[in-house]
Order: sequence, then structure tokens, then C-alpha cells
Amino acid sequence: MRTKKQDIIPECEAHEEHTELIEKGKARLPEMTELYDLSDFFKVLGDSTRLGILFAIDGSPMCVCDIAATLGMTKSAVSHQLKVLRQNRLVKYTKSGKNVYYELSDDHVRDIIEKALEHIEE
Amino acid sequence: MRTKKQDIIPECEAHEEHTELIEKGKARLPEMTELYDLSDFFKVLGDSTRLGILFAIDGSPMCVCDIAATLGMTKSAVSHQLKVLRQNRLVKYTKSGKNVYYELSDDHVRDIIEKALEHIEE
DNA sequence: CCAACGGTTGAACAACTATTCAACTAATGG
DNA sequence: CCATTAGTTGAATAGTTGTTCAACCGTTGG
Repeated sequence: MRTKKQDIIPECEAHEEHTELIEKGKARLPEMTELYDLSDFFKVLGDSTRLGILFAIDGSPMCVCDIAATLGMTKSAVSHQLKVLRQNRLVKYTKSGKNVYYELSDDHVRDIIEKALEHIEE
Repeated sequence: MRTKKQDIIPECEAHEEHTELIEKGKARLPEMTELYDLSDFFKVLGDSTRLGILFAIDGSPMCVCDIAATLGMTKSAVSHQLKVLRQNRLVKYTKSGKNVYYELSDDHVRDIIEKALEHIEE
């Protein structure tokens, strides 16, 4: 056995000013709650089904059934993901008889997705 | 037992023009490969450790050890996440003696993160 | 040259997540 | 009303993911 359990807070001996570098690094970090909120937001977008829903309803609202048909999925699966999108306020809905119409709640999101699309098509 | 196994491709009977709506919805969808690339990209950003790394090295490159110290994590955990960031070309690195210095590979990513931060601080 | 350090890696494990299935509610049309 | 349709939901399951642990490699300072 050559190695011990790793330190939780390792420090490089190589450069003596490492503490300064670490302090500067910490200064660049946002608040922890903000970091979690941010990663949660990206987590919501990090699923092809949810992204598909957002693309589908971008422009005109759609009911759950038609979103499902558009994506080739069951209503149940779509509804579960719509719940996630609802909880994270990426979509809003209006009921009309038996149907529930979903639409984007925000242009902001469209921007971010568009920017990301540009990025991956670099 | 009241319900049957759900159709994979449900269609609303409620409105006769549903096929048209579905076609329009499909037209708004990007290519499937593009959809997967996009969700993969967001998946990478959907983790607070990886976001933390990106914030930490934003501005000046840092070695693995100091990133770990900044985030209060083991080198191993950080290295695993750096691998993901590397594979998705969000960071690049330069070796210098025993150390490996990581930095952002792209200003594009900074933009997207900043836009997302604005969004969640609505 | 070799012990120590910085970094990487694979396996294992635990925690999480997406879809399916079955059951349910609410609204509607006959 | 009663059967049907749109949508939601909880539980179960299968797949994915993040961290830990142990071992490893490359570089370097004594």
C-alpha cells in the first residue's frame, strides 16, 4: 500500500504562494446557494426530452397529447417532464376543457438555448 | 383494470387539426443528434462541482491541487470532473513540471453561464 | 536513484433520474 | 349518466452519475 487516504483539503507544496492562488480562486466562486441554483437550472436543460418539449412549444402553445405525439413519447413520460419544467418555471400552462396547453414562460430561456446551440456548432 | 398500456404515439381527438399542430411542432425540433449534443452540453454544466471548477479557473489558470483546495474536495474527485470538462472541450491544460494547469478553453461558455446567472436572479 | 508529490484512473458503491405501468381525477359528448 | 378522453401521479425498475478508495505513472529534489 503506497498511498494514504487523500486529504480533503490538499495543498500544493510546489509553489509557496498557493494560499494566495486558492484565496483568489475562492473569491471567484459565487455563493454556494447560487452555485446550486445554477447547476439545478442547467440540470433541467440537460435532458433531451425536456429540451425537445421546449423546442416543440417554442412559438405556439401545445397540449400534452400533441407534445407527446411530436416527440414520439407517452403522455405520462411527457407529463412527468413537464412537471419538472413547471417546478423550475420554464413553462406555464392554461387549461381549456380537457386539454392543458403549455408554453414557454420566458424569452430568457430561448436566448440561453440559442447561445448554447451556437457554441456546440462552433 | 380501467386503463390500457398507453399509446406510444397518442393523438388528441379533441381538435381535428392536431396533425397539423404536430407537424408544426416537429418542424421546430432540431436534428436528433443536435438535440443530444445540446443536452449533453447542459448536462456538463449541470453539476455544482464542475461549475465550481469553471468559476475557479475563470481568469487565471490553476493546478488540480489548488482547484481541489479551493473547492474543498479531493484531487481525485476534481480530476474526474476535469476529465469530463476536458472531453467536452470546456477546459484546456498545460503541463508544467509536476503540475497541470487548467484554464477555460472558450469565452463562449462564460457568456452562457453569465446569461443563466442573470436568469435565475430574475 | 529513489522517495515524495501532483495528477490520473478503474472499480465499487450510493444517490439520483427517466421511463413505464397502473391507477386515478376532471371534463365532455352522446 | 356513463363511457371516453386528456392529463396527472406514485411506485417500481433500469440506467446513469458523482465520490471514494486504492493503485498507478511521471517529475523532481535531496
